[in-house]
Amino acid sequence: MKTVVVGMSGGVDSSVAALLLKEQGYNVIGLFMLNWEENDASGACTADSDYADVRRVCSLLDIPYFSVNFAKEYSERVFRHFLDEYAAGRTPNPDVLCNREIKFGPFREYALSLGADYIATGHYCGIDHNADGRHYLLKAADGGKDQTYFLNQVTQPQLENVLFPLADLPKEEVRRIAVGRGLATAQKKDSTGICFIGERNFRKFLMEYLPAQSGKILTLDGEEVGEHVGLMHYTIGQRRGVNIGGKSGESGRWFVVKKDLANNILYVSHGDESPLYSKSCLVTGLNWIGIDPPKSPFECTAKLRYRQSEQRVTVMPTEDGADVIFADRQRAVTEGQYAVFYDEARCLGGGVIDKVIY
RNA sequence: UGGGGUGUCGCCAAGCGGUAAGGCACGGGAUUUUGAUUCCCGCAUUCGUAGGUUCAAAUCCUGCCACCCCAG
Repeated sequence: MKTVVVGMSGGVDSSVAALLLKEQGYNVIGLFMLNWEENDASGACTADSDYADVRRVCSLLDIPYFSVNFAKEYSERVFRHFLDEYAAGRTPNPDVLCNREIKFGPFREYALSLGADYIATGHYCGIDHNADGRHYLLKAADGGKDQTYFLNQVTQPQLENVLFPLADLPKEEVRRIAVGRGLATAQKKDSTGICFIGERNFRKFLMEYLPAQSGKILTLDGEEVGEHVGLMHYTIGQRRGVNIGGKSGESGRWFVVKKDLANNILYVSHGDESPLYSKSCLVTGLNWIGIDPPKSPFECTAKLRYRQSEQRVTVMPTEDGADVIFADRQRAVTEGQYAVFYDEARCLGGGVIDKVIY
């Protein structure tokens, strides 16, 4: 009997993943991972209730479970970079790094050290361990939940021995299974927010780690229209939170269109969103999944932000990355986010958006 | 100080005698394993202020106050 270690977060998805593997005849072990240590007002660790759910589910499934602490690794390999990016005025995506640096890194190694033949997660995506020796990352059947965007940085060695039990299941089906089997996590609300840090007042959270410097908000014409609370608190394309009211004679909304770190100025546009549209971007830190690094230009589809529909692009490899030319101008492409490439059902990998060309 | 104009929600802004539109902002929610975007809901018993006319006023009249513009 093959042994598989399932990364369990205490949510429905990983619970059902464990359940399915158990039904498929694997020797299943649940592994809960603590990546962020913080106590709430009453002194209780905020991850305790999640681990409690993991225990309930594992008990019901009659499988052993363990807990590991990767808080130190998370802090050094994900969170630090996250803060550096904000300090640089960019908009990082820590969850992409969390997968490469933690879940498919130390976590995977630890799981295998337990004697596992496979490791599995509750990600909505699929994998094809092809006879050609390559591991192809596939989009989830449930397009609305597909999470390959967050896995664009995982490497071939990291994908070895990996199973994604939820590949073909719509979210509703996962819920249905959980309810049908009486899993404690069946009705649990989907988690959102930065994984392992969770939902919280983002501004206050960031301010605990980075100094904020307020400054002027200007229009592209140079008119002063307000004051910002620190450039790190804004992202390109953002509307809410800018705190600027009506403008004489016009009824549009204000959008963040540019950040000038050197002068600590936030630029906004009223009504007109055209300044947000760009024609290409430079991507670095490329990781290719299941294909050799391209040497010549090719066309494919790409997501420039999670939950965006795929867009047609041309990828032109360069010395240290690629120029990605958009077939149609794209709105609010943001430095620090990832450009993730697709070829039909396959996710080809991706890289960090380093510079946007308007 | 003369002459003119304006004062309606934090910001724009309708209304012009019949019992306070709308937009933005803001708050809440839905969606979402990245602060967004998008969507839904909420948001002035009150119209600078004090009186008066009227069945009825933010809308008419009068005093006062504030601000703006032109004169000087």
